[in-house]
Amino acid sequence: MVIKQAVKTYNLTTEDERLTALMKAFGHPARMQIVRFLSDHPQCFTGDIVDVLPLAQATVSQHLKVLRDVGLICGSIEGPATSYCICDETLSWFKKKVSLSF
Amino acid sequence: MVIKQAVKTYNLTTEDERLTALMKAFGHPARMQIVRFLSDHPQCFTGDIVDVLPLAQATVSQHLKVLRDVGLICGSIEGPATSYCICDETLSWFKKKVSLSF
DNA sequence: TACATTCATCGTAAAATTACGATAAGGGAC
DNA sequence: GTCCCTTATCGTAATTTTACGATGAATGTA
Repeated sequence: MVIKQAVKTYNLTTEDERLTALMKAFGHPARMQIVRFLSDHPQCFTGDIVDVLPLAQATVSQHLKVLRDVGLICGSIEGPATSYCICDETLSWFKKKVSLSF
Repeated sequence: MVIKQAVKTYNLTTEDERLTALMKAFGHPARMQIVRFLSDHPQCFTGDIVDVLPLAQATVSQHLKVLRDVGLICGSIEGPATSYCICDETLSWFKKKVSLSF
């Protein structure tokens, strides 16, 4: 027997959808640690992040993608490596939204 | 073949663990909407929240439990019903932490 | 007493996330 | 060219989350 779960649409503004997506991105310890590390070590490489996390390279890369997709970080290719940094606009937007929203 | 996934421990302070848990709680549209609704309608009943969400009562109750468990809301039993309100201390802590952390 | 109302919890199916090894893609060095 | 180095992506297993109907517990009412 196959039972399909209904897809739900919620009544959120576009801004609140973005806020929720950012909250979700922050809501995993590995990603929280990545953002913390990036704020202490701007422009660092993926390998540096892998070194400080108890996770395989592939998993870290996956978490980086989540952070990229919500615009919290951006990576730039430098030779064979990729260096990441926090996207200040997104972070400012997030902080402002949190301070005004609740 | 059975492959066990390793349990990971992350290097976060207790405060950052709490922050991450709160982010995760906010990181679902239904729960975001619940918090929004509660900030507009303090002390409202579970039924009122169920009415504005596109979800079954059991599901809403489950989301309320998530918010309760992180201390974002608290419920008080009033006769046969339960009225909920936002926990201001937690919310203040969260906002302060966000504004200072990133 | 019985019955209705409200809501949390249980059991479970579906969906999404997390994690890893393997692989591929794109440079630099030689 | 070949050989490393770095990192993203693929495939997939394990885990967690989400969602719902059913049930139960607590309260109020007739």
